[in-house]
Amino acid sequence: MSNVTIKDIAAAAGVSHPTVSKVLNNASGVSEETRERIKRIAKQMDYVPNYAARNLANKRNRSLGLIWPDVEGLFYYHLCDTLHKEAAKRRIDVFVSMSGATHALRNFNEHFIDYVVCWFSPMWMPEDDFIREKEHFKGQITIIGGGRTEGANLILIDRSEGIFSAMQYLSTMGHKKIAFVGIDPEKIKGYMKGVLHNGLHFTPEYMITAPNDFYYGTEGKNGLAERFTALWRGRDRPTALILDSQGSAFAMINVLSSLGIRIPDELSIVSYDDIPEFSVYPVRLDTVSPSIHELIKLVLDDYEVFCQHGERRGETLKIIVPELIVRESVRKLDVKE
Amino acid sequence: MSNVTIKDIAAAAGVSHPTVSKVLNNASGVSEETRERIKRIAKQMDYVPNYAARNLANKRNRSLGLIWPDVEGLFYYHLCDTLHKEAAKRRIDVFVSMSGATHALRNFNEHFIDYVVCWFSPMWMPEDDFIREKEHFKGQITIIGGGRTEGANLILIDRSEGIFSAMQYLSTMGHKKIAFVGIDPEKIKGYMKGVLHNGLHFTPEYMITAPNDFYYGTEGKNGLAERFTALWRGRDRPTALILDSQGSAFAMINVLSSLGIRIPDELSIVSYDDIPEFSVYPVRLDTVSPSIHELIKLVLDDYEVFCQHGERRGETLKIIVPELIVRESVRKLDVKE
DNA sequence: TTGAAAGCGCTACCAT
DNA sequence: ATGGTAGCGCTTTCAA
Repeated sequence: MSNVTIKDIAAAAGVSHPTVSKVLNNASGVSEETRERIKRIAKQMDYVPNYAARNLANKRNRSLGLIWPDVEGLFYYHLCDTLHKEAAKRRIDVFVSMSGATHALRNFNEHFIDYVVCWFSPMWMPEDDFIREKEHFKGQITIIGGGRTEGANLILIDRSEGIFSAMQYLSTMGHKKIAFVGIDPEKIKGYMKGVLHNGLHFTPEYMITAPNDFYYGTEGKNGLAERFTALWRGRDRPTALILDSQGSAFAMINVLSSLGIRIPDELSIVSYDDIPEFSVYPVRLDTVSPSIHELIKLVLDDYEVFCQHGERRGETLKIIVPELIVRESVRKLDVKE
Repeated sequence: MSNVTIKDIAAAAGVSHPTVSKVLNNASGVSEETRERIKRIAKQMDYVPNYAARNLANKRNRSLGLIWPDVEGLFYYHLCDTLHKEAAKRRIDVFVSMSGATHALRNFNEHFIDYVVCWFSPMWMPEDDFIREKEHFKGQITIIGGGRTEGANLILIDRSEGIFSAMQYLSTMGHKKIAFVGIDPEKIKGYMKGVLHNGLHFTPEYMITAPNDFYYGTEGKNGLAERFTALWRGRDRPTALILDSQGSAFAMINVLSSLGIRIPDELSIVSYDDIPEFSVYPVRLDTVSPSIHELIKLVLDDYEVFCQHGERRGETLKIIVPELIVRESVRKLDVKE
């Protein structure tokens, strides 16, 4: 059966329902003895709190909503998965919505979720409806990834610096001819900085800026294959490759395998965004990536802060620098090479 | 600003709040004139209903929860994505939980989600806690995939028949030596039925029953590679391959590419579970798969039925037979081959 | 057609 | 330490 209320418990325990409420909320003002008794009875009766009532009476309920970004990819999947697991440890409920930012926020709003996390790129501009929805939302919003809107807390990612550190690493390993596959302007910036800073060889062909859809789109994919093949067959064959995302990584690995290129013997690779798949499939890829655990810890810690202080702050929680993870897709070049 | 209540609207319209309530719920008993006026004012004041209050007073809220299955894989991702999009068209809110069935159900319960969809294999047994949670849940539960529990509606999938139809197709295309990679007993049954029914060649080596973790687990993956390589180098080289899941497909495509096997020239392939990735990566795979759109439509239609009738029914909504999708990974064999 | 009143389950405030 | 009471915003019933 359901529908056990605090009044039922109160009756069973021979106390009043406010007393039960206090016990269930760990509030002070109840003797240790009755406290224990009430707790026992509540458990016995399999009491489940009614969030609607609790909410009507203005209480938080330790819940967090995640707005799934409008990007395909395993990185978010793992982010999401980790968030669920870590949040569970802290007894925070989490819900995911893939309905688009505005719609998702509205849903969360209606269902009493009190903290919302989303992932937006720096290019993101909130639509008017989103702003309107945000006015109604009484909880906290935290944006990861560079997007911003008034009142939201921010977790920024220095992608440029991340790619730059990958370039430094490759340079340290003796690579002078490094190509880049991707489209993110920040990452391109990090790549160029690496080229300049280390005085590396560079030709325009080294920057393969494939269109955004080359992960699934066949045309883009072919364009990628053709461009890379031309580069590989040309005089300026690179010894290393930076892949700016999981999408480019999957696409390129196919291209490389169809060309029969061995990694890292013939070509070294560093990819952006670390996902478990990269550590087994098909070579153990070196990556540079924001740490999912760090990201999640930041969010969850901020959730607690929010629960303590309650009001919106609109501050930058941290600027995360993607970390290099060395595995076995980069080879050290001999001096003479 | 927030916090516009029906009382505010009532005041502004010079009526009582129950009248406003009726209008907002499209209930009868209000003159057309005041109805229009109230609607206008509500919109003007940017009224947002308070679900907590509405819920306390026992009302549904057109929301649906999806329990993410305890399986990695893109198929569920696309299922989930499609569900969001289709549900949005019908103005149903959807939330996803990846916290495990019991925990997820509890969360949905607390947040007044009134219909829950989950995906469980026939082997699934509800834990006691799940049953307990189910008692509390006043909405409808629908299980896809073969799992069952009292009161839940069921959408079954005849995987065996699906694989069998793949076998029929391959047989029609002239294949007599067909191997199988996977572990699902139902699918193995479909495979064996196909072998027997068509009098195909068979040796135990044709059934590569790799352990469940061979998608990500390195050991399993190697085992798979070794077993398949042995088969390929042996006297009984198959001309076609059935892959029983996305996991085996990804793993095998790697193995095949490292062996330099061309598809479909040297080997034809049919895989189970259709996902967009299969249509481009790296060859356009033929698949046999339950239709995501059919699945979603069944669920959403049943949601409406539930909203009409309200009580739990515990019936089987449909037995879905996976459909064959022909692309270009199967070659027609000459008679002499 | 309309509105007054009760009540959903809970928390907060203020007496006791 | 305890409990009576009010009230959160809404729907529902019933009387006017």
